[in-house]
Amino acid sequence: MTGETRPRKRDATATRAAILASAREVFARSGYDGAGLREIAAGAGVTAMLVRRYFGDKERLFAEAIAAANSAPIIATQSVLKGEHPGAAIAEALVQLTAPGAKPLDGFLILLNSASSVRAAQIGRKVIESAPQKTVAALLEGENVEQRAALILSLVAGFQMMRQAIGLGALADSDPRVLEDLLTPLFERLVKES
Amino acid sequence: MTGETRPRKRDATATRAAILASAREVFARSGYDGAGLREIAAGAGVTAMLVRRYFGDKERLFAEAIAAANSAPIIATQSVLKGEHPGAAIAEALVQLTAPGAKPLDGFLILLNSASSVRAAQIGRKVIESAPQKTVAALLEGENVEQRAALILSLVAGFQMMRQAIGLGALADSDPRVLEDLLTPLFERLVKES
DNA sequence: CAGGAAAGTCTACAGCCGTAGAGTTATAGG
DNA sequence: CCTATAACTCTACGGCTGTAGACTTTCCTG
Repeated sequence: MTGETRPRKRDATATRAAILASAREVFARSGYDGAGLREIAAGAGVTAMLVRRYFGDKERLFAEAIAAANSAPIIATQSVLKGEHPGAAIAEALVQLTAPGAKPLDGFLILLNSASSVRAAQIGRKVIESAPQKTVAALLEGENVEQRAALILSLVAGFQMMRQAIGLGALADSDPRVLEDLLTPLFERLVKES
Repeated sequence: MTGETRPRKRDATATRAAILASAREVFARSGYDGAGLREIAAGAGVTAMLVRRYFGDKERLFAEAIAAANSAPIIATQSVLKGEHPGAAIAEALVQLTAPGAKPLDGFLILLNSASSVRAAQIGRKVIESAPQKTVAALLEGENVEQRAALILSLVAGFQMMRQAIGLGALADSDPRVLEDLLTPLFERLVKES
């Protein structure tokens, strides 16, 4: 699904990147347990054994996929939090990125869909504590920055799950403006020191 | 794990209830795909074939388990929302029910851990829209009640995922009072008309 | 242009899954 | 006490999973 149809010349780094991209997509859609190595491989136009060859085992691949998936959104979060009205900016970005037809925000979606797998949850906890939470917390001021950062991520993840994974009608079919207006004061409250 | 060790007399309704209880537990822990019929059966001191005999197929069992799991928390939610300070009451209940050692709130946990399974997500959406969201929405006043109800559920689910399923340190190891104080204004804002 | 290393594939193996129907055992009613 | 019926189990199938090592093809270098 990554678009490559021609056989692609033998290029280790490009193949590796293609596998990683496919892994992010499949893990985001099906979760850790639901994703099959053969399916990921097919998405990159490759066999499952090559995946093993590049990433060792499934856990290793998952850890890399989740790390890669989280790097991009974090950069966005960073710039958003530095603005004038961070709460509104987060709300707008979140509503826009989780729009029904939009390409899933794989960063959290991977974690979210993999929470039921014990191994995946452990890996996910380490990744999320070392990257997104830390980054958000660094931009907050006042007391309980870690807890507030964790709650921001909780709201983002919960909203994303209900809107994208579950597809709750009240969130998926509503006017985005309404959702933004409801979310803004919540984020605002968490960003500003309590 | 439901405690029954003796063979239990042949009692169809009791056996059915035992299977359902085991199903809630296993689905909550492992999600739809991760849960095995044999594991659920073993938890009820029974074979997998009997599960099939009582509930038809896995989808049917899942639908019943999720419906049963949601009925209890909804009743609690109802009484909580009728009180004087509903936001604080929800926050307190949520923090208490998701405490690290506590028995999981299987209602949302089942959905949450099963979101990656397409079939489970569809079943889950129907169940959640027909029961919890509807119930919460019915207790709200003002505009956008459906959206606000959905956001309440999103925050509850996200918090639960980050605290119980992922085990984020900032939420799992913090003073419950701090978490309650941070969550209260968020719920308060969603409960009262915007 | 040849050779060797790197890139990629083939076949296979246990182990689990949901499903299926035939077979067995305990319980209740006459 | 005996029997009919409901409750329950046994064995098995096909399909999927992650993993494994041996094999083949392509490309770069000398």
